[in-house]
Amino acid sequence: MSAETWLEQLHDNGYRITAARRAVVDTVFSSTHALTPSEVHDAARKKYRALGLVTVYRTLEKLEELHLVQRVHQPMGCQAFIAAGIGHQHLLLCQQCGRVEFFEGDDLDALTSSIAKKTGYQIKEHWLQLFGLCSDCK
Amino acid sequence: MSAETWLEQLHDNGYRITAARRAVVDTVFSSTHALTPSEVHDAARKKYRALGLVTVYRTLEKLEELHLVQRVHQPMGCQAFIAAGIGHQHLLLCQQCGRVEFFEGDDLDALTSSIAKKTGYQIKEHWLQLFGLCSDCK
DNA sequence: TTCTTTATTGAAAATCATTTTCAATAATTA
DNA sequence: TAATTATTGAAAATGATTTTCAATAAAGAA
Ligand SMILES: [Mn+2]
Ligand SMILES: [Mn+2]
Ligand SMILES: [Zn+2]
Ligand SMILES: [Zn+2]
Repeated sequence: MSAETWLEQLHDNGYRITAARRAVVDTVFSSTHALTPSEVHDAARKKYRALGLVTVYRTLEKLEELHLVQRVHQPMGCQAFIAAGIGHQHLLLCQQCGRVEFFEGDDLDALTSSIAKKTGYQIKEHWLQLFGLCSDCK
Repeated sequence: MSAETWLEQLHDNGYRITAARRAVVDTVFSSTHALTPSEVHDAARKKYRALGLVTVYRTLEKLEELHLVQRVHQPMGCQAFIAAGIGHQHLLLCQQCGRVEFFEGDDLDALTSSIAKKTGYQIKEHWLQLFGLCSDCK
């Protein structure tokens, strides 16, 4: 899979291929880091100087819609708060009404050591979050 | 654990107990939904009309620092993007340099059905994300 | 209790991120 | 090539968050 594939996919979905989109696609396609719209803008402007930030937002929107990019959540990123769980717990959210529950008892040790071995990372923590419908909403 | 405990903890850490903080604490402590600063403001103003939105931000900041509240990430919340993984994959992020890897092979079926039974939720999807240090950074 | 000190407050202003509007431009296809 | 229409970037509008500041109120000392 190459950056060209992304452009083809855009085209196949009725979107035009432009210099601006090329620059954004090339940038995001090959990045090994999660990039904010502003970071994409800075990087992509090296390839296409006239690129506007608005176009970056609009192109990311389309790439997300086509499932070519995905969002990366980082610790300080979302502004929504709930009373913290006690000890090691994770969240379960209702996709309909927003109700939040905590659960515990996950065991990811086998998984994390296998991933650590495969990737060479030293794994420090994990996030696990479940989504579904609560008893009222389902 | 009660809302009073949170106020005591604030006090024990050198913060003063005020009507504004009481209102925010009472609101967040007892919520079953994740609340944005603005939602906290709306709700808490029913208890303390003069409450300013700025104070909500400042109080949440302190509650987070004391680990009394935690952030809740929701699908559209974070603006940072990366080329999507193919099929069912999850992310591993380097806390030092931001490098992102994908991994697969997690099996959470046993866990999710156990949680479904315990909570009455119908579980539709899960997020799993690992954090650590990449081979260069560790 | 009263006094003193100093953290905390809310309003307003400033900043930063995101979205909308719009006329000019460029990609598509007939 | 010409006509159509999606796309563009600039600028303006909106929305969220942070900073500044003078007034106030909590806490501890007297
Ligand atoms: Mn866990
Ligand atoms: Mn999985
Ligand atoms: Zn997030
Ligand atoms: Zn690293």
